[in-house]
Amino acid sequence: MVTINDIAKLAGVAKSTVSRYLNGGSVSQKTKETLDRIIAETDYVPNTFAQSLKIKKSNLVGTIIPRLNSYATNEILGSVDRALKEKNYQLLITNSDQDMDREVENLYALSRQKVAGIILLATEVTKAHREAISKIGIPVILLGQRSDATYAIVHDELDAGYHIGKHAVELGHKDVLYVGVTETDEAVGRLRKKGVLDGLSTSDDVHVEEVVVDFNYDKAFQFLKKYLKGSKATYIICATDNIAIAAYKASLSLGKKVPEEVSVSGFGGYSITDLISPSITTVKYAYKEMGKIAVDNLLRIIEGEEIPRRITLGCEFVPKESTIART
Amino acid sequence: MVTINDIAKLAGVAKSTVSRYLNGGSVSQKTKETLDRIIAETDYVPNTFAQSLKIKKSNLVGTIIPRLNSYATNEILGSVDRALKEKNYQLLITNSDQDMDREVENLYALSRQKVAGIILLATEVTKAHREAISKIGIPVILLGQRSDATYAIVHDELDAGYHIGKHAVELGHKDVLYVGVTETDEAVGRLRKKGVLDGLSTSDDVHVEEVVVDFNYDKAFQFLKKYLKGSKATYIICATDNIAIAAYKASLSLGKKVPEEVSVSGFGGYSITDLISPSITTVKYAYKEMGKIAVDNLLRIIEGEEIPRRITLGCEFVPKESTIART
DNA sequence: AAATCAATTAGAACCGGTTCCAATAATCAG
DNA sequence: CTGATTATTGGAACCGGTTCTAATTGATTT
Repeated sequence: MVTINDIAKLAGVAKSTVSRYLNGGSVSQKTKETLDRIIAETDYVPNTFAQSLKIKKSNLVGTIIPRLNSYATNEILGSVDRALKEKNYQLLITNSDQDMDREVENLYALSRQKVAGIILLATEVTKAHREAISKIGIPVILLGQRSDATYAIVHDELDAGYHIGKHAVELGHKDVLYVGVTETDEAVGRLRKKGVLDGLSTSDDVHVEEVVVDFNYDKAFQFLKKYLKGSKATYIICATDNIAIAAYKASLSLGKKVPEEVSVSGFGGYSITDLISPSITTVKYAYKEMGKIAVDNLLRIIEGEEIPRRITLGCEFVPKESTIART
Repeated sequence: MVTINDIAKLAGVAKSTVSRYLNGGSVSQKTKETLDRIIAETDYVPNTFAQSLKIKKSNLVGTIIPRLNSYATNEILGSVDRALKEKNYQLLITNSDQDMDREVENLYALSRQKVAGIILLATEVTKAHREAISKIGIPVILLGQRSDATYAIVHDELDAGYHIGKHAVELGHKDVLYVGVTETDEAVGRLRKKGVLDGLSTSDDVHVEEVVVDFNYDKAFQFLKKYLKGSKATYIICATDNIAIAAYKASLSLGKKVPEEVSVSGFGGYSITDLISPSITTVKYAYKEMGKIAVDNLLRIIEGEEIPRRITLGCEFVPKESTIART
C-alpha cells in the first residue's frame, strides 16, 4: 500500500506539501506537475482511516431503516444512495427490524463509526431516541415522522388521508371500515387516520368502524380473514398498500368481490398496486424526492448551513380500479 | 469524546495497559477492576479509525448489489445483515445500478474503505472484475454466479430449470415460449435456460420459441405486449418472477386468460407470486440461506480458514394456479 | 543591490489507538 | 533471605494522514 510518505519521498518534498496539494492548498506549478505524475503512476489513494482520525469525521452517511423488504424503504434508500454517490459519500445501512430499541442502538453504533450524518426512518420517536440524538452530536434527519428532537421531512398525511376519505364519500359509501395501525406511529397511525376521518366527515351519514392491524402482510391478512366475516362495510380504507392487498385477498377468500361488493384502497403508491387486478386505489407519496431532499439537507447541515426544521412533501391521489361507487 | 488517554490518566496507568485490558492481554486483577469501573463511568468506546489505522482492517463488510428494489436482493441483504450483526460487523451497501463498470468501481471503492470482505452480487464476471478482485487483495464471495476468480455460492439453476421444463411437459403443452435474459448472465441467462430446455426435451414433440427480454419489469412488459400477439404458445416459461408477472399482465391486456388459455411460470419465489391471482408457479430459491452462508464463509476466510470454492444451493419447485394442463 | 512582501515549503505536533521491548513488581525455589 | 522466574506495566515507536508555525525562496519595489 503506497502512503503519503512514499509519495513525498518520490517527489522529493515534505508530506505536508503532498497533503496540501491533495487538499487544494498553495503549491507551485512545478511541484504540482511532479505530484500529478507520481500520484498517477502509483495510483495512490489516501487512507480514509488516517484522514478520518484527524478530521474526526468520515465520508459515511448512516441510515436506520425498519426493514429492507419494503417498497417505501427501497425507494427512499435508492434515491439516498444515488444522491450520496454524487457527493462522494458512502451509504451505511443499518436495519432495525422494526424494533425501537434497535433503532436507538443503531444511533449509537453509527456514531461510533463517526458517520457524518444519519438518516432515520423511525416509526416512533421515544425519549430514548431523543436522548441518543442529542448525545451523539451528529446531525440526524428524521424521515416520515415529525419530532422536535431534530430535523424532519414528512409526507402530508392529513392531506393524503383527506383525499381518500373524501373519495369514499363521493362514491356514496355509507359503511366504511378503516383498517389502521397503532397510534404510537404518529404519522401513519394518528395523522393519516385523522385525515381520513376528516375526509369522511364531509358527509354526515357515514358510519365508520375502526380496527388496528400489524404492518406485516401476513398478520394483517390473518386478522382480516376473520374480521371481515362480520363486517358489512362497502369500502375498506387501509392505512398502507400492503394492508390493502391483505384486505383484498381476505375479501376474496370470503367470496366478496373487489370492487363489485367492496371497495378497497391503500396508501403509499407501491408498484404492486398496479400489478394486481383490480389495481388498487392509493395515494402516491414522493419517496424518491424525500430521499434526495434528505441527502441535500443533511449535507447542508454538515456544512454548517441552516435548513428548515420541518419539510412537508405533497402527495398524489391515484384512483384506480379497486374503488367504485356504492351499488 | 473520551479517549484511551483519558482513561489511562483517570486510572493512573499507561495507555498501553488500557489497550491490553481492552484486548484481553495480561492485566492484574486490581487494575482490571479499576478499568472496569472507569470505562463504565465514562462510557468510553475506542475510536474505530484509530484502531483500523493500525490494524489496517475495519469491521465493515461491503456488498455490491445490482439494485435495491429487488426481492432477491432484499432477502439476501436482510439475512446478510442479520448474520453480520451477530458477529459485530457492519454492513456497507453499494449499489451498482446494474452497471458492470460500477460494480468494478465499487470493488475499488470498498477496498479503499478497507472493508474486511466483500459480498458481490454480479450478473457477469468480466476480466475487469477478475482484475479488481485480485488487485484489491480482499476476500470476495460471489453470489449467484460462478467464476474461478473467487469463491462462489450459487443456486442450482440447471435443476430449477429442469423442474419447470418437465412441469410444462407433464401438463401436456406442445407450444412453449421461453422468455429469457441475455446469455452474458451465465446463471440466469445460460444455465437456467439450459435446465429448462433439458426438462422440455423429456418429450420429443415440444416446440420451443425463445426470446430475450430485459430484467426490468416495464421493459419486459412493453416488449411482451407486442410479441405475444403473434405467439401461439400455451405455456410461457419466464426466466424470473418479475418477467412472469409482465407476461401475465401482457397476456391479460391481449385478452388471453391466464391460466385458461395460457400458462405462465417464473423463477425466484418472490412473495408477489402469491399476492396476485392467479398465483404464479415458480421455483423458490434459498435466498436467506445464501446470505447466511455467505457471511459465515466470508468471516471464515477472513480468519484465514479454508472454505470450498463453490457451494451450490438447492431449490424448491412450487406449482401454483398459473399453470394448468393444456386443454 | 538592498529591503520588503508574498508565495511556497519543511518540520513538528497531533489524531487515538496497538504493539514491542525493557523495566519493575510479585512469586517461588533453594 | 537471595537469586531466578514470571506476571504486569510503562514508554516509545508506529499507523498515515492534517495542520500550524517558522523558514526559505522568489518576486517586487525603490
